[in-house]
Amino acid sequence: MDFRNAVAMKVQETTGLDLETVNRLIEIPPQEDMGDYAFPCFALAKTMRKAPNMIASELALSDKLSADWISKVEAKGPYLNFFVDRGAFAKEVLSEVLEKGTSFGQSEEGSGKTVIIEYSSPNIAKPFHVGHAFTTILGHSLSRIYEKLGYKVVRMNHLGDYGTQFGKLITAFRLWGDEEALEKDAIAELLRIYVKFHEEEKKDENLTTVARENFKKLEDGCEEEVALWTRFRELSLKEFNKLYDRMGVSFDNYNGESYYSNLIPGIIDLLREKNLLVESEGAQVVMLDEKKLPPCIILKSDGTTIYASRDLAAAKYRYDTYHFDKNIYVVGMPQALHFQQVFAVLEKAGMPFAKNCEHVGFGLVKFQNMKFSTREGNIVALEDLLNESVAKTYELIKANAETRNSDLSEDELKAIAEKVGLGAVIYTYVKAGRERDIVFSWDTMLDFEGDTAPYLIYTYARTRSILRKAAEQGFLPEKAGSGLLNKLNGDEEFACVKMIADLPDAVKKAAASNEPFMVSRAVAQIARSFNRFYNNCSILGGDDAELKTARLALCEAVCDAIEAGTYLLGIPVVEQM
RNA sequence: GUCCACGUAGCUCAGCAGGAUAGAGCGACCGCCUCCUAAGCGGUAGGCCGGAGGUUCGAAUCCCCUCGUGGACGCCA
Repeated sequence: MDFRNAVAMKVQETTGLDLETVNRLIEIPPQEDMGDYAFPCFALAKTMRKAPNMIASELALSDKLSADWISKVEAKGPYLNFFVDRGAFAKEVLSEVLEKGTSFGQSEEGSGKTVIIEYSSPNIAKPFHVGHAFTTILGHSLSRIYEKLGYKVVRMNHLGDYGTQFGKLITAFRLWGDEEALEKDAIAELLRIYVKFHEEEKKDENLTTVARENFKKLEDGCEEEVALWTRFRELSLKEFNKLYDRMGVSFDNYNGESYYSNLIPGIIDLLREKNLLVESEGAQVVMLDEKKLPPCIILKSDGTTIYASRDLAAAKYRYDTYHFDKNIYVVGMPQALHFQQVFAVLEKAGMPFAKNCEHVGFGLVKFQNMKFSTREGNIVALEDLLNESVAKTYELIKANAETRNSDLSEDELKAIAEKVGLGAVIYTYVKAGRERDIVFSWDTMLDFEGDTAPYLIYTYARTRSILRKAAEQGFLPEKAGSGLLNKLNGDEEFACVKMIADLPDAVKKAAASNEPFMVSRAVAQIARSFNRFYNNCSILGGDDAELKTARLALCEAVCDAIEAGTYLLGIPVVEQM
């Protein structure tokens, strides 16, 4: 039963307004003592020609509004406030969670639909730094969120594996490459020679020419150049995959820019057929004046392709291959204009899927007290950040294990530290709206108190611990549907149940706005409300055995909800910490 | 110059298809472990919601202007 909708139906019966309107108007009061749902009466003021306050107090008297699941209806100013019966609410909500477990919040709204999510997309031969983590973590989370809603998700890693820099790399490797170093740490070695190339290039212009020639050979499919490129690509991907595995991130497709490059001629032909290509300053462009956008360059004046043409080819390929209902690009905000242009060209070319393409942008990862430059080599590699976080977590749980005399083995401690440490990093990327910049500082990244993943995981672990202890004492959580769940009507219990009940809606909103933080906020609220309850009420301590089992059911539901929620963010939970 | 974001507590951020006394976390200060994990909980302090106008019963939320910050504006991606 959906209590909100049930309230709406009651209001509909009494006022005669249509259900949709009522549903839109119903809101959650800002204060708890004002009730659980509110219907503002302003909308009725005009038709009834009465003051909203009057209408509210009159409606409050109507016996049509009573029901066994409503404990009170009262008028407060222009608002008609509904108080649900706490016991009935707890039983309803918790029963659903206990039945569904971690699949709580799942829905079928995306059933039969395919959504493509392009994310991560690092450049071959370049270090994977904390900025890449943003798209990776966001895309991973969005993938899981859409899957939760029943969509078929295709995860695409649009690798940066094409362009003139590969001519430079091939040239540099032939001159200064170290085979052994390449095998040992490919990205470090490729970065080293790349940096060296730029230094030497300043002194020797001939290098630039050689690099250009080598890129041309690569494009033309010359064996040696292709072999080197393939090797760089594979070795880089191997490194990236280590990180992906560690974070539980996966992809269905690693087609990079090089793959789509081969499809560009088809797109050019298509644009020519439609007479969209015009020459401008030597380049071939599509004019987008009617959309108030600058022209989109398709072919450079030297006749070579550019990223817009690759994205056009990629979009068409994706539609032809997957017939997507939604095609999402998780790419930084600075590229917003680029995607507007690409989508506009698709639309102009009559591609029916143009309107289903969406750019999901995100902010910059900035650095406090730090300069950020690839050339100077002083970037923060994601791996280093993860390691720092895990190391700090390890110290904390080791200290805790000692004070609590826990029997955790060294291996277990390490495994827990890995999960919690990673979770902490991931959470910093999904705790706020994605368009916000993240100001990176070791202090805030490694602060594990308050609104953080360790807080969520800690809440989970502590609750699991209670459930284990209870089982040892012979107490099991009350089952779904049990009337004893009605006993959960205290302030803290009720607040917690309400937060759990909000999770499914948060997941839907997260997908609708492509904002994982809607989920992280909901989970954090569940954890916070539970911690309040935990501090105010003894779960295992009381004499009332029935209340005890009911409260254990709440514990169980909290665990399910937190686990379901953190999973959607890509954050793992642990049984102890 | 044009366009796009953003500007809310000391800091990081919610809230913005208009609605009741603007909320969290961090930091500060004061408390709470003989009791289920103190990575926890409670309390106090802290706000002309960048500024000025307008729309109306009502604006942090919508419109106009303005200031500030960041970003994007054709042959990089």
